[in-house]
Amino acid sequence: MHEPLRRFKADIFQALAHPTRIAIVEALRHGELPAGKLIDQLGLEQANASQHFAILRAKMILVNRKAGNHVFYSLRDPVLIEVLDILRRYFYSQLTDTVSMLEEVGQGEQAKR
Amino acid sequence: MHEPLRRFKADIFQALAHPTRIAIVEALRHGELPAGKLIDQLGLEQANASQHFAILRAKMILVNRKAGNHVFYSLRDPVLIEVLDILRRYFYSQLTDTVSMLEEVGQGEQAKR
DNA sequence: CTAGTATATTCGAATCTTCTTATCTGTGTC
DNA sequence: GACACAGATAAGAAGATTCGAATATACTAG
Repeated sequence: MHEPLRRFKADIFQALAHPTRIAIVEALRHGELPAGKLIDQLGLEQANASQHFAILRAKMILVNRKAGNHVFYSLRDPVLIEVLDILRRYFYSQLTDTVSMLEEVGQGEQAKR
Repeated sequence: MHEPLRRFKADIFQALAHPTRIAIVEALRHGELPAGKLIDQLGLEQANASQHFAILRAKMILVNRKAGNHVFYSLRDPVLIEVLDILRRYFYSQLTDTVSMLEEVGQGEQAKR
């Protein structure tokens, strides 16, 4: 059971391992959007965007609803937003660590004079 | 600011997008371990493992401590375990959805007779 | 049926990842 | 110093990912 679970996690991470796909998921945070709107909003090439959608669909991160000529995308499970939010906090805490480390080094440099 | 943050998230996901690296992170859930122990425990090739360690170090997911002839690895920030736990739940809820969907289809098939 | 709009798919080139094998570096022991 | 051990790195082949350009499909309007 562990092996398939690890594969699953790795696949989800793989699916999210691209800035454009992160942007797509984040844009859907507050609900569904038509493909065209996403493409405009994120400034993507149509074909490229569609490829990224396909990757996210394949991993069942996105679902789509067709209405006439348009395709509306949405997140299948908002839990992934939670993951992105955790990483945002992680990013800033890491930044803070780095900054205070640099400050300490700076102090050291000052002390030398 | 959004662009670098998305890149950061994508990089973290990329670093975790391999079953072996997931296994390494999970093995460190309860504290540091020497490289050799990880390698034995997970049944890895030494060189390959070392490359995976390097990827996780580069993204500052792991930190290492050298003691004589040995290198001890540990997670820099346990928040990533939280992310893995969220995905475990996500996996099971997806499984449950799939199973009940299959059951419904099964019922449909029965009804046809 | 034709034309137009929205989205998806296919193909190929460039780039990145992964694995294996071989080699290197650092540390401890005699 | 010479050797052994733990771990890191380098090189290259095989495979996966990414992108743009072209093409395909599906729906709508007239």
